[in-house]
Amino acid sequence: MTVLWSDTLSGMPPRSTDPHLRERMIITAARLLATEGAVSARRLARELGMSTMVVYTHFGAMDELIRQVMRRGFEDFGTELDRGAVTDDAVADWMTYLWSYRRFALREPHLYAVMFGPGLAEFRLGDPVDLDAARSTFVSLLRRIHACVNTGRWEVDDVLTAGEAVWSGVHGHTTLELTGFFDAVGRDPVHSYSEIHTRMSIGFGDSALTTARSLSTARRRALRTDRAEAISSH
Amino acid sequence: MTVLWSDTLSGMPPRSTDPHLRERMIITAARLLATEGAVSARRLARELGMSTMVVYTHFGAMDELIRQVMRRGFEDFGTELDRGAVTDDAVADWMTYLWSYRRFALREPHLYAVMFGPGLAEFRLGDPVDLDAARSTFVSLLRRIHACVNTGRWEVDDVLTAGEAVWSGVHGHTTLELTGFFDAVGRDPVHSYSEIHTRMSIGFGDSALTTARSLSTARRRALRTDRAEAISSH
DNA sequence: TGCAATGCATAACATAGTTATGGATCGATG
DNA sequence: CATCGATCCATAACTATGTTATGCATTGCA
Repeated sequence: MTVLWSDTLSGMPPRSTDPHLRERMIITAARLLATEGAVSARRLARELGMSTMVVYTHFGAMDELIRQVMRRGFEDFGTELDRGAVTDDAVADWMTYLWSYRRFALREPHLYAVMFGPGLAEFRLGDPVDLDAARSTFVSLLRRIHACVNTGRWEVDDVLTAGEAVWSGVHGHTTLELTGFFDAVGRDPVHSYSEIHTRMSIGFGDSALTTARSLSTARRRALRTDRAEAISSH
Repeated sequence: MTVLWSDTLSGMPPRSTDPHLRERMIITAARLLATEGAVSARRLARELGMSTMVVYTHFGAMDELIRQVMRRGFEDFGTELDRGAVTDDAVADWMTYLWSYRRFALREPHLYAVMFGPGLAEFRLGDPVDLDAARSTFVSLLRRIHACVNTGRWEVDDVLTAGEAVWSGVHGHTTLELTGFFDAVGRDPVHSYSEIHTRMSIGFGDSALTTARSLSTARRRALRTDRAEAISSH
């Protein structure tokens, strides 16, 4: 009977316990997720030149590894979302946040799917570090909503509920765009995404005119950031 | 060397080629998806008292079977969505549609995940039957938006874009609710779902007062339907 | 220096989807 | 009515997934 398993290594290479192995595993897993759309224990082990056991000695199971990738994802997501400056036009700042949201999701589609997929609820119930990482991105949204209220453009008594409504809209549009829906039916996702911003802003009390102006401002900012990013990544 | 496979049947039972086998497979798969949250070729075969080969002779692969389940799902979804009557209050009718949307998703969470998950784009690009099944549910939404415009409550020039914006909101909220997010953070999904309706309706041009009245009407209708359904399912 | 703990490779098990093969039945055709 | 081709499906096996049991080698501590 011949052995069929091929996920082993030849001989025993010289071992040199790497203290940064956990770190490397998380980063490598994130890279594989981004470039290949999936991470398996064997694929990761092959990439690291090790056996699949490293996953279980360091993380217990694949779930935990993915959760670590999620945590990094939320950290990056947070910095991306907070990059937008605070200006006089609070509604434009809010919209800039939403365009940054979309930019991150389109740049890291598989990471976004992991972050906001079925594992989200479980993730948030985990250790406080994870909960804070995820919640900070939401708090960042609430801050921008609050600014819109403070400057008198919006009239919202329950900012938290408003944030959930906004998040639902952008998250829904993002997932639809990531599944390729708009491509499939030949529709423009930028147009419908703008529509969400516009109707919500008016629904929160802003005038149609000023909302349109803020949309133009935010769109201009987003395009500038998109271009800068396209250049920086060659 | 002992045989390890256990997904076979004992002996050869009397065969009697069932002309409705395809139908039974689709229905059984839908049931397993609803009750167990997943369908595997082996699980389905065991349920049918057959081997896994039936999947491949009748559908070629599991993907195609799931696609058939999706098609049925869209048909049921369509009838559920169209159940709401057309009344004088077009905005309330539109909201009733949205509450029906949520009701279906909560009743059939796994089916909803399959219908609007990663397979959606591929599904819609398939045969025209599938495309129509899925699109009819969206057209049903557009009709209700159009009614709101016709009665003068809303001012929307591009109904299609408005429909995409609304759909993004309800889809996003639905997926967040299905992942258990609102439960995890102790928030009320009905409240935030209502917020989406309210802000969107006002954003489309309706007054805050009439929108609030329509929301009450739609909510009352939805609760009545929920109760009726709870009774009918014992 | 000895020893316990840790880390990792080997091998194997379970569960996925899928396929190659062959036998049994069904239907059409001479 | 007989035969033959097509169809349907059971058996068995292959690949890929996550995961676990086992043992060895190294490491860190006493």
